[in-house]
Amino acid sequence: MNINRPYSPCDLCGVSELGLCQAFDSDKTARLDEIVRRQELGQDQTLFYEKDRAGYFYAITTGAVRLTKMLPDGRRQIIGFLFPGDIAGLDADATYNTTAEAIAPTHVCRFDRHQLQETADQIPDVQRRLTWLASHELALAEDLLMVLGRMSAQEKLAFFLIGLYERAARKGNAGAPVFLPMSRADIADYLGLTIETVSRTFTKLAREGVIEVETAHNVHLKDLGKLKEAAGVFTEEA
Amino acid sequence: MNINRPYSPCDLCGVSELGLCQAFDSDKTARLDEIVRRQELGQDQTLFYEKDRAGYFYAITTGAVRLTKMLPDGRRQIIGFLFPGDIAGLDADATYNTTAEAIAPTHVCRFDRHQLQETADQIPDVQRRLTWLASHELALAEDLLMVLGRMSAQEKLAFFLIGLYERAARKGNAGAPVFLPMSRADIADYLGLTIETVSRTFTKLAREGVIEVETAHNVHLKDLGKLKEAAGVFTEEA
DNA sequence: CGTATACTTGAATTGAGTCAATAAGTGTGG
DNA sequence: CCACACTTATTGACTCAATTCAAGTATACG
Repeated sequence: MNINRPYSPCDLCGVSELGLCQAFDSDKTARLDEIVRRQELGQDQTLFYEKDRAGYFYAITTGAVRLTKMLPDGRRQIIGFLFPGDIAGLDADATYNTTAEAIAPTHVCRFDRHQLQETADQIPDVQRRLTWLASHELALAEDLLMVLGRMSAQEKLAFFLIGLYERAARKGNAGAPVFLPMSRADIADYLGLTIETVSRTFTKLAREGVIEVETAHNVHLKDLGKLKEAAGVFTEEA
Repeated sequence: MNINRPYSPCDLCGVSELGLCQAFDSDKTARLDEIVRRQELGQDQTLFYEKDRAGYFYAITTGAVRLTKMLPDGRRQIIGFLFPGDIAGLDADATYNTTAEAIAPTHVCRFDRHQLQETADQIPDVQRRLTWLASHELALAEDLLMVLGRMSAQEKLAFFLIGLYERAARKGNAGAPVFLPMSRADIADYLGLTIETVSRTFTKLAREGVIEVETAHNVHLKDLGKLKEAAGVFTEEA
């Protein structure tokens, strides 16, 4: 066990049953302690850049991260938002395929890819878990492809809100207002829209009584049925 | 070794250096022979349906496959096209996340997921390869997200043609016309457009001298530079 | 408390979609 | 081998959802 470890050990980590660490039962956790390094990020700090040499995986423990891609002329697409338990860097081969930035104060666990690979070669569960995580991310990306390619602005926003809601519900905050840590610009770049269209669509859904925009970052889903209908009954997400 | 094996053994397979089998050096190939089953598909035959229980991975050896998702009202999004060496089913957890259909006469190698998992538990290279394949698919899906979310019709089609061209070039058919085995409807559903817009955009690119549409399924890329420019110099694809 | 930033709203524009007609392939049977 | 039917692709005219441009208004933070 590493006594220079700056935070709490892995077996006390609040997200250990998620993410990468799910693969370790408690007697294997020591192994993890040896290779993990904690890191803290302020809002808008960058974890890594697209095309940088990919040296690490990062497990988010608190906060939120956005994964983005950019075109040379500045157009941006957000690939996904990561929350505690999620892993950044699963799409990387030699280099990262996206840029990862904190959208709130964030803590991450950093794993050296080579060290993790050595561990994975010895513990099949770990490699298996990596495959599962990548598969899962792939399924989510495919769901978003359908949204971007074939849905209207209203359907896109409904999909987005339901996704955040279901994630919150899985963590036990079912009735509460949905908290949106990201800006309208982030939502727009995630859904392939402009900030103006996002804003108008929020207003439209509110006028129809489907949602209530308490503040720009807190939205009540008043009529989940109608919202799911608006999303084309496309209810899978995670 | 299974003497009832209907086709050539794995070590004679033309795509063994790709796909799943790359993980097996020749003395391990026998292991593969034991669990693989070959399957043949006619045009438009379905390999599996979205939401079916996911029992198998499929490695494409000849032909081409499209992966699709559908909304209840019939809107369709094509997630990707698979060619020899590619694997279908990497995005599946309990159930498949897409439907897989042959767009040409196609041969596949079928792997039972449980059997393959047992093999992978014993041979770390195999599990490692599965992770790599899923990561790679994820990176491709993310590239397509940028295309669907932020590119114009012309940029989308340029991206598509460059992708097919580079794939063909990697197989050694560099100068030849790009062969498009899929219909205009498939291209439209891949790029989030309508067939009319796809058709008009082909015509426009041809008028500008960037491409030459020999037949609907054979296109010469006359000016690869201009085409890449039209695609926003977004040149990665595989 | 003031000022920069983020968000909303309105009016005009436009790129892609829809609807509709024509043309070009593809295959089948006489 | 050709004529017919059917499917697939192209082209044209019009429409519309979302963008762009342009103010305004709210929010947050130093």
